Amino acid sequence: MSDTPAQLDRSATIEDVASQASVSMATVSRALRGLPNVAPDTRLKVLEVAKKLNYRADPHASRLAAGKTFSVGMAVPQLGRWYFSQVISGARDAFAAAGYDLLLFALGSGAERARFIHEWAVLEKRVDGLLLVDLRLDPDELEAVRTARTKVVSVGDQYEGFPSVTVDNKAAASVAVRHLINLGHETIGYIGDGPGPLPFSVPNDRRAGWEQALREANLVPLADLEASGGFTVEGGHRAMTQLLTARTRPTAVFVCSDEMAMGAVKAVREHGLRVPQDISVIGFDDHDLSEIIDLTTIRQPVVDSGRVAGQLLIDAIAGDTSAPHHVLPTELVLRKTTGPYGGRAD
Amino acid sequence: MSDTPAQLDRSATIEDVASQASVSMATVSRALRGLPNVAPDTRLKVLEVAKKLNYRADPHASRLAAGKTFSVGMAVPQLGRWYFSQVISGARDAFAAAGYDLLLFALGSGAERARFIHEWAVLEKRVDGLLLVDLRLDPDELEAVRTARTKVVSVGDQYEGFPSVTVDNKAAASVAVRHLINLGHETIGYIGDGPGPLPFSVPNDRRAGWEQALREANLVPLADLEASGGFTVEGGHRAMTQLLTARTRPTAVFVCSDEMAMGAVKAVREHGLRVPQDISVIGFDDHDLSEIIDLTTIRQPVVDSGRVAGQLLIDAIAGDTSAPHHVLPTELVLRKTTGPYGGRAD
DNA sequence: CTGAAAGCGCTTACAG
DNA sequence: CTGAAAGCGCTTACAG
Repeated sequence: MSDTPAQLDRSATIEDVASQASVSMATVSRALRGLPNVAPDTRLKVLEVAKKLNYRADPHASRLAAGKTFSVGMAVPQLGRWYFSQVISGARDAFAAAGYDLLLFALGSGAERARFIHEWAVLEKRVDGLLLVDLRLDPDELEAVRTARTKVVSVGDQYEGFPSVTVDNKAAASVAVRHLINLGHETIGYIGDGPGPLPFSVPNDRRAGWEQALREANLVPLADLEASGGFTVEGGHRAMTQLLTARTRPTAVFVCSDEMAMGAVKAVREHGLRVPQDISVIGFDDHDLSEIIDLTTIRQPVVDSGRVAGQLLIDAIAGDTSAPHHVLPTELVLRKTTGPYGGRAD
Repeated sequence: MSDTPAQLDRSATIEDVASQASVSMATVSRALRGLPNVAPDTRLKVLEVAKKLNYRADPHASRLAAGKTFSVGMAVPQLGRWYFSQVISGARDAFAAAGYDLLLFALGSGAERARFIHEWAVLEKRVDGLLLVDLRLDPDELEAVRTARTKVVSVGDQYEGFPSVTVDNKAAASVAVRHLINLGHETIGYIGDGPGPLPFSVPNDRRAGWEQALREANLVPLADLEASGGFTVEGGHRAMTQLLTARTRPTAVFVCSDEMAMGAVKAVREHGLRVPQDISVIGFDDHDLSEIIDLTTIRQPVVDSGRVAGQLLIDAIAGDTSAPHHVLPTELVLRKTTGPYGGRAD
């Protein structure tokens, strides 16, 4: 009982297993990883000893020797926002099922984003694949990503060269706006995000869908009818307040996310107006709480996006070189924040 | 142009830097990590070459040689739920500021939880520290964790032996219930979670606070007044429906989370009753959307819990051996889902 | 089917 | 202040 306790605590190495099983380390390695060319008896013996010693290969040593990390990275613009937490949740399911660990990156600030791109070289050593969520890539970055050894899958944006998972934002937005048009609305606002420096497709495409639906109905997408909400509850509140005090006040508004839509509904009510009798509001997402608030919205399968993208990444790592673009379905969910133009309470 | 292109793509090793800077690999290693005993000129030269070659030490090789991973792990019961996503967000901030990468684990199912505990030995090789969120540890597990080499910090539960971040759930719940008592309510329900097999303190403590506040006011915590909502929106809805149809119907309910409270409010309304005129509801958390819904609640600093816990873990890894128990403040936030007993609309 | 040896890319005493 | 050498714990050709 001199210095053995420390010994007990120390986890077993492949050498320990090899010596106890009376085989070479090479054989242990092969046996444990299910490689061929190991006699059944030998394999059994190794497995038994490994189990007894609770042996697990040191992941860092494995990576160094073999090049595989059995980890994947995932980068989101921000944690703690509903959409991203759902995508992460779905992706995690796929990774866990495949036995991959998840390294999570949040690229909130420009500095963090720059560092992430800059550290790509280290990243490649840490992960076998990378899931990029709403990370707008400029042409140079795109080229770098395309030629990287690490497999990449994108959620939210579609790029040539690697797989992606998106929804048809333009079409879905058109559906939302046509719903409002069918209710008799002619002055229909839009709350999204200001145009960014990079072609982030999500708000741009939804705005395009809004504009197209209006034009097809011979309505005019006036500048006064647009506001930016930054995809937050407070931003939606602010944006709606702005629309309510503009020269041309809308009778209905299409909002790019449910969280912004909830802020918008509150702004309408604070203004002494009723939803939907005075102003209709339709969101986008189908947030967990949208049903509670009776928010009409465009549902998109957020958790599934993550799950599908995660699986695509696992497939790519496994050697699948196809680069499919999955476009998931959306659906208009009618609830109680939209109603006929000039409609009264039912 | 025969086989050089591949060469270009390959990232630089410490050997490349050493040879270009005309020093040994040992010197490069020391210079880059800011260790003493490097001549200023030498350091400068190494830094320059490293920058030119965009060199980063291979993390796996470093770990293997030095034992540090510069990664931390974080385990939550579930992703995609508001509370956990906020805690993760806060912790991530602390980790990122300290330069640590984050390995994320979700322990949804019992099988995943068991595997997580069982794989502790591998985990210890992958991370320098572990943040455990609402992971109920039984005595054996606790002992294993305490003696582990890896540093551990707990959020939500307090254990002897390592740091933790919690709120005073019992006291906070009492505040909530006394608020209802002060409004004149005498039949006050409780929506929480059924007692689990392990002493998960959060719902137990809140229930204790409910019971204590009632007893202090000479009210009786009838079994009929309790229901389990599983911390989900739908669960809250179901639990409230149960309370509404029980023999003793409460005039006010204390709910253990805002998400459950939102489900509860909806259930009340679907029952043809008004909130708060017929039934008062108070939640717990101060969810992002609670203000939108005008939900009265107990605010707890969720993001801060994560941030503080993350920093405690960083400190512990850095060698801080104190094991402080941080108890963060809570606050009653009065909004519009609670009102006087028998009160009319204002 | 199995083993001895080299090597993955670093860091750490140890000498100087 | 600097370098040569050993070693971290695996995996991978290569022989046999």
